[in-house]
Amino acid sequence: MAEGRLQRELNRRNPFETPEQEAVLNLLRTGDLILNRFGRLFSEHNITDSQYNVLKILRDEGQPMPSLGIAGRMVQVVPAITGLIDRLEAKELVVRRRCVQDRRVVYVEITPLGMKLLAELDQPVLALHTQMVGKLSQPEVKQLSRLLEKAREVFSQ
Amino acid sequence: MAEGRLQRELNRRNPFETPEQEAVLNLLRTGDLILNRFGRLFSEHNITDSQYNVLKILRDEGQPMPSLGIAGRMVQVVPAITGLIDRLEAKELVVRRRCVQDRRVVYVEITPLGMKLLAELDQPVLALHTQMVGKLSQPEVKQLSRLLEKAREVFSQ
DNA sequence: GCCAATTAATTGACATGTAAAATGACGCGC
DNA sequence: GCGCGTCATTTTACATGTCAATTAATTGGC
Repeated sequence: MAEGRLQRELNRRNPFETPEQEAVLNLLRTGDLILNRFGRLFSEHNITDSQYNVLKILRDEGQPMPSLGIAGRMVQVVPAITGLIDRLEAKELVVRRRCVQDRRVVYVEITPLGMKLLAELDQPVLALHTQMVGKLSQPEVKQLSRLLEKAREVFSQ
Repeated sequence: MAEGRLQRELNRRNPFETPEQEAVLNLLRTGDLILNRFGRLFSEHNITDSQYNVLKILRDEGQPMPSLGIAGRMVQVVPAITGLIDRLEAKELVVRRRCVQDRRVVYVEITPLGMKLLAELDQPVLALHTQMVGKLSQPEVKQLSRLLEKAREVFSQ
């Protein structure tokens, strides 16, 4: 039996039991490598992936957002948002403001400094996205998206 | 312009800038959802993904392994291994043994209890792998692996 | 209007992941 | 046979992610 690449990469002794397993592990492994790369890029600017995501969401929204609104657009769970915003606030990339109508709500707003940081990152981030799938042709990139979206349908049932 | 699925899922206001970006975000998002599912399965057995991976590696190897050997087969960085093994040892799923020839080396060995836990998980894990790509046909599953492996070539240069 | 259920956010307890530095052992070269 | 660089592992310091429980504020039903 021919040895797959992932098998070799991880020095696995035994071949994968099924093509499904191989695909899933390939997916996780690739995602991990990509996240790692982005992590390195962001750390050069003293932020993390999650922090970048929060800033990006705020810029996309174009106006202050409540914490839960931000959490809703991220993959993660609510409690993590608090500390994330704490650290962004400490770096003066966002500010918190209590809502007057509903004092339970905290609005988070991106600062000019935050916008400046995002602007600096726009080009490198886009370039990295492109590089990460640079070995694939345009049709292959679209095919990859298609397959991933189709696979993800199991989660929406 | 037609709205993509990922865009809708995350309530994004703006479409993706490029197909490359869309593919990368699709990849990360899908990986995250899958990891989440596995996390839930493992937590029912009181272990985590990483802990499961360590046990799996030890069983694959078939004999005690040094810590660095384990770290080498995982995606992660060395320092994390220590705590991971600490917790597995506390649950009596592995034992540590100092090498007599080279006292710098710590061998980690899976216990019968660890093997038993793995055996219990084999079927559910395989089933979950299959389920995660259950929306894809067999050829699509293989195509997905192929695309991911090809994309990952940028990392080996 | 008043109390219970709900909602927004935060906190606390853990498990991980990353980087950088420290510890303890080995082993080669002179 | 000693010292210095290297190696395996651990420690420390931080940022995250998960869950469960708490606080504060609102709202709906009666």
